Amino acid sequence: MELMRWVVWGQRRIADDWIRERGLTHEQSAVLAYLSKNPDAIQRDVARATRTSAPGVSRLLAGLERRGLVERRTQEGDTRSRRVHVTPAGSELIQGFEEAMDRVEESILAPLDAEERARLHDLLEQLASRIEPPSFP
Amino acid sequence: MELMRWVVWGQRRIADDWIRERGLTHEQSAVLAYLSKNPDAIQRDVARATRTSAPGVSRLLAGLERRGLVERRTQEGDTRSRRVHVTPAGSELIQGFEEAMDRVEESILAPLDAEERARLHDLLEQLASRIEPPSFP
DNA sequence: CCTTCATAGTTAACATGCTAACTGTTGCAT
DNA sequence: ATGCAACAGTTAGCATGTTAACTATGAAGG
Repeated sequence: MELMRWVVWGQRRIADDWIRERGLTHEQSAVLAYLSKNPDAIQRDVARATRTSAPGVSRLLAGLERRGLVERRTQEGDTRSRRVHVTPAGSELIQGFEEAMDRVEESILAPLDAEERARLHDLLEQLASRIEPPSFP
Repeated sequence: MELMRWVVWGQRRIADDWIRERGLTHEQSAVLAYLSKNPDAIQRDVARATRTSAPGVSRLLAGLERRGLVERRTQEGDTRSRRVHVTPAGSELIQGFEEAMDRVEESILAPLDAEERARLHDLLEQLASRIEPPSFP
């Protein structure tokens, strides 16, 4: 497990290159990317997707909104929830994120050939399948 | 990689049971355990071992010292560094940490037999061996 | 209609990770 | 000896993860 933490830590370090260049953090870029792929998400969806808490999402989005990267609008039907939209500026900033992260992953997995990667994926799948998803109270 | 993050996250969740019962955090318990095994460590050593920054260690140890779990003493020869000692209270509190973490790891790895665990370890080793350790400026 | 519960979001408080800037020492080279 | 680089810690500031407590709205029951 220590090895796994080490690899995850290393991946984070490498991904920093792309992320910090844009004045973002890992969490901000992950949320922006998620919102780009899920345009009509409400904040609760973001919390679920990122496995974080509602207050964390609220604060993070407040920061992104201050920088004009997202907009939050309370919708007609249910004024409890707020739909989050990525602004053009935010969309432009997060452009290429997926591809950059794919390159990071590729650089991490470089020592393994296709067969080994499949084997690793299979083993991790067995472990991950027994991890319970976060229970949202 | 997302699978790996998922598994690491799940391990953290499970370890919470043991750690929170003692009023500690993951970081505090990890540092206490490290100091128990390395009684003459200076703060820089802790930073290296935990792959965190010097300011983070300084602040964390200040908190542990406030609670009487560790003591920091500037030593004779070199007054720049401070040797950190775990107090009896801290030692008592962290008692059984390694075994508890072993049980957590076992619960995570439960789906795999010995051969599969060895294979997973081998694959992760190949990835981890290419991760550069943090460069301490 | 009104009470009650569930949902969505926020604010506050604490611990952490990070960088930048700072203080104090040590050691080496000139 | 002196001056400068390297080293160990600290403080400050920002962003994040977490829990607890709060507001506000919607839904369901009597």
